[in-house]
Amino acid sequence: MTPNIPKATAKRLPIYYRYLKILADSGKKHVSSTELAETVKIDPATIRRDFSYFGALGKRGYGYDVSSLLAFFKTTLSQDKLTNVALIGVGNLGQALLNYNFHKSNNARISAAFDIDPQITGLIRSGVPVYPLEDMQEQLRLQQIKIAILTVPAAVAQSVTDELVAGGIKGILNFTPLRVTVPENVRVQNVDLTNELQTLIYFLQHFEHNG
Amino acid sequence: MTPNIPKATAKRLPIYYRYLKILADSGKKHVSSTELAETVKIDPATIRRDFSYFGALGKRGYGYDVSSLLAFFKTTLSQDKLTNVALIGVGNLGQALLNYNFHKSNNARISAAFDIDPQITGLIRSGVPVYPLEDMQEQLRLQQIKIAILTVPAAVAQSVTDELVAGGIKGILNFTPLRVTVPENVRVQNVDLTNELQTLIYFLQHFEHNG
DNA sequence: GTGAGATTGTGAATTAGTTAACATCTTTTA
DNA sequence: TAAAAGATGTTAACTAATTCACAATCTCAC
Repeated sequence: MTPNIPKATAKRLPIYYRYLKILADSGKKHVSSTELAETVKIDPATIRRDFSYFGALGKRGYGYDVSSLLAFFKTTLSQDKLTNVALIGVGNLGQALLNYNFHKSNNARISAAFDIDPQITGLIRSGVPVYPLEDMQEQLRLQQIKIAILTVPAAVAQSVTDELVAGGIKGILNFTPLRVTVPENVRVQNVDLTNELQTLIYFLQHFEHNG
Repeated sequence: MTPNIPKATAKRLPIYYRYLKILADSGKKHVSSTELAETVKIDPATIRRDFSYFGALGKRGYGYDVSSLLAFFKTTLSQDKLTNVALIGVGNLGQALLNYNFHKSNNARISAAFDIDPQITGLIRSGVPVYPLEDMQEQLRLQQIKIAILTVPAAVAQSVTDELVAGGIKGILNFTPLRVTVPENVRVQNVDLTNELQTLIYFLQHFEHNG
């Protein structure tokens, strides 16, 4: 297993991966940190340092070989195998994520969805079966799903989270505005659209020039 | 105007604001940093430091007065006035954001949407008029909109961004996977769902215990 | 081959962010 | 009124992240 990478670096890996795919598609053979820096908007020294955590991936005077770097990140980001993910709460946002189809640009897919609304449970939405919430723990275990996308109303966020944990979930992509409580070995990644918008507004008001 | 706040602090302000609203609604009169820390999952010392950038907002031995702190953040986050926002690209995700209705928990609303598809331009979707993309610059100026949510296909992300900038946009909430190029005085906040998911998968694989 | 030019990988310096620790002030209770 | 308890604001210590700057190494044109 890879050595302990700084968190900040880990968050940038998917960006590198995506851009390497684009470069590979465009037929580029090699790329320098400076060149990559311009497209991903990250300082070249930071890119070199990030890459160097994984060993010497480049060649002096030449740069990084696109296809081998791509292959490296593919395995590092587990993109060489399919990851199944559950979606909890098929409302506005949930439905949009079902359509969004991560699978296109990402080797992950929503393979099961859950909701309380009996109008939609039992149906297939955007190619994904929708189960009733009561069956959640059972299905999660059965399908061995370890990651859940949480798009339920805030009021039930914590109780559903508790069930997810009981069902063996290890990672939660939390779209609710609440900071849910989980055991230490479960990771929560918060995606809060209202927050992002407010932060943007704040920066515009208070950091007039760049930031 | 407020002094220069660390970026990390600025990103936490919306979280504080949201939780203060919840506390106020539940009738709480005052709150200590320790108590708040538990609900928002941020170290109490960090909370005190964050608040202290804005001056002495609390009282020793008592904590922070919920309603006055709430009022303070309300103005600081420009939540005391309505902010109009444009949505560019009424696809899956765009439509979901229209329904999402920021307005409920946030004094911002999407007041105009834009798309190329003649099937939907001219219509009102989820209460918001959809204009053809050709009219974008004109409408942005007319309605004095400074913030845009970008939910267009990646292929046109940069060209649409250039138009947004030409139309006077100062902040972009970018849902496309591309890192768009903008002038220095324009701020881009990237929200990349695929990234978030990949990062989560990476952390689960490589940081078995918490992180 | 050889030398000019390119570009990495990384110590060292710097900057940013977090946390500990505590003097200081406020509240409360008796 | 005095003393105990509570909780801030902030200095100082620490940890994390970024960036500089350059020796080491490679490429490629001739």
